[in-house]
Amino acid sequence: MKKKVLLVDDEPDILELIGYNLQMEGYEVHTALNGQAGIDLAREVNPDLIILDVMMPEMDGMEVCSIIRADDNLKDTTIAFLTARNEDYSQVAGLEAGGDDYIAKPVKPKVLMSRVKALLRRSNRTESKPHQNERFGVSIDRKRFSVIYNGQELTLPKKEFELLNLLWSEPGRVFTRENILSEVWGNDVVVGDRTIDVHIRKLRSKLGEDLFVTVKGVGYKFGS
Amino acid sequence: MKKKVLLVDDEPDILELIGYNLQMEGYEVHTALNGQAGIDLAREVNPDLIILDVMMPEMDGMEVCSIIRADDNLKDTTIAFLTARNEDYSQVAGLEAGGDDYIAKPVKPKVLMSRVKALLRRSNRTESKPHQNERFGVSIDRKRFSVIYNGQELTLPKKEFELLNLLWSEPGRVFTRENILSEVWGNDVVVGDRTIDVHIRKLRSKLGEDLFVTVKGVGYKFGS
DNA sequence: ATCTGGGTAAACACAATATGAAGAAATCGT
DNA sequence: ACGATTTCTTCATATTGTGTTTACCCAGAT
Repeated sequence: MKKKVLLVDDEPDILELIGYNLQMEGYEVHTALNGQAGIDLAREVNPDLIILDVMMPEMDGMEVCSIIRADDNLKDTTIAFLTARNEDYSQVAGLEAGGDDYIAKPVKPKVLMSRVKALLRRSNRTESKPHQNERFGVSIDRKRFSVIYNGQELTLPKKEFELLNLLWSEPGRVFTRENILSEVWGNDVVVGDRTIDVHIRKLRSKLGEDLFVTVKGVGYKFGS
Repeated sequence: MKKKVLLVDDEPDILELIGYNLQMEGYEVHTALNGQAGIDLAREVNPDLIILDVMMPEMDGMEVCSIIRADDNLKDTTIAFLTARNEDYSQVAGLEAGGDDYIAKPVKPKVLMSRVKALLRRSNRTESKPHQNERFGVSIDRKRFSVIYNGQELTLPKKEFELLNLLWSEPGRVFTRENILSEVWGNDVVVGDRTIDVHIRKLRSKLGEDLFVTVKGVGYKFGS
């Protein structure tokens, strides 16, 4: 699967330059022009790496970082700061706010790419993270691709994991089949109607029959 | 609350220019550089207005518009198209695809702002009364397909939910049986006279007998 | 008394899921 | 590159909950 990188910078030129380079390297790139949009986008796409400009109007990079770190679903995301050289106070403050790296700009594309690669490699390693976010007896660690159910860690196949992940992300919310298809399978893929049911059944047999509630004519929900 | 505007354009300069002006006017601005990102962002932030560039690589504005119009949660969002002057075919196609306005670029900020204001004023009247307010002890979250009654979240069957949703949307207004049929069942479906009663009965037994008032010879209303 | 419009419980029909099995399609190990 | 294994999808059939109808009730108006 393509690694997802989120770029947040108020300067469109930077977005374009860096974004282009990342795309050339095969990353899936998302961009936002301000902090809030960045956070929203991060929640939406759950990127593997977020590159944050420190200096932005309204909400600066530090603040964005803090919010990301406070979000259960994103707290493990790797964050790199991007800022003008010689603002060395930034370095300290940035790492303190929970950043994983600090990149001075202007930066040569080659250099940036190797930094990005290194960061992603690092995040790829199973960084030990107990990750105590339990909902209805199930906790998920997206980065490790693992599910803990009743203290047992189990590894689900990709589709099952992603389906569980989706439903689990908002317990009690009913996801329509359409929702599920577009989130788990993607908008363009066409699969039969019964496919979702089958995956639900797998999850039910592995995690408990009544954790997944059918809402006829609408979809499924996780929990209560 | 700040009005939310989503800008979708593949040209970062345009995003910046328009975005900046909108922000100065006090709008909450979100931007996306391509159609898919725009749709994702729209689903995330549920904007009041979406400004769509017609010409974009991969997915053009028309297509984005169609997808938005097909999304239950977004279908009522106001959409304005933005495109180069003299592509007059666009105007027709755009409005046909469900656009609410059409803006030729280049456009002077002043002009754009007044258009935006006008559009939002218009949308303000009709709907955009989204989330989470309680009416007579009942609140509805359409996105989650859930109803909260006395603090209890419950999931109703589809038809019951839609019926409640309709009546609840305008408490005190009497909906005729015809109203109800066309909104909940659709104009072409033919059902017997007692069908609506039965669903009202179900709702009454689940949410309280006196929340739904019968108006003999006319229809039903929700609340006082 | 009769008529009109709605209330209600129970029966019914059917589309929507559940489910087992089997056929594709990836993925893995060698 | 190959078969072995796992995962994903489709298919056929059983099952179920929802939506609808039915049948009969009641109340108020005529």
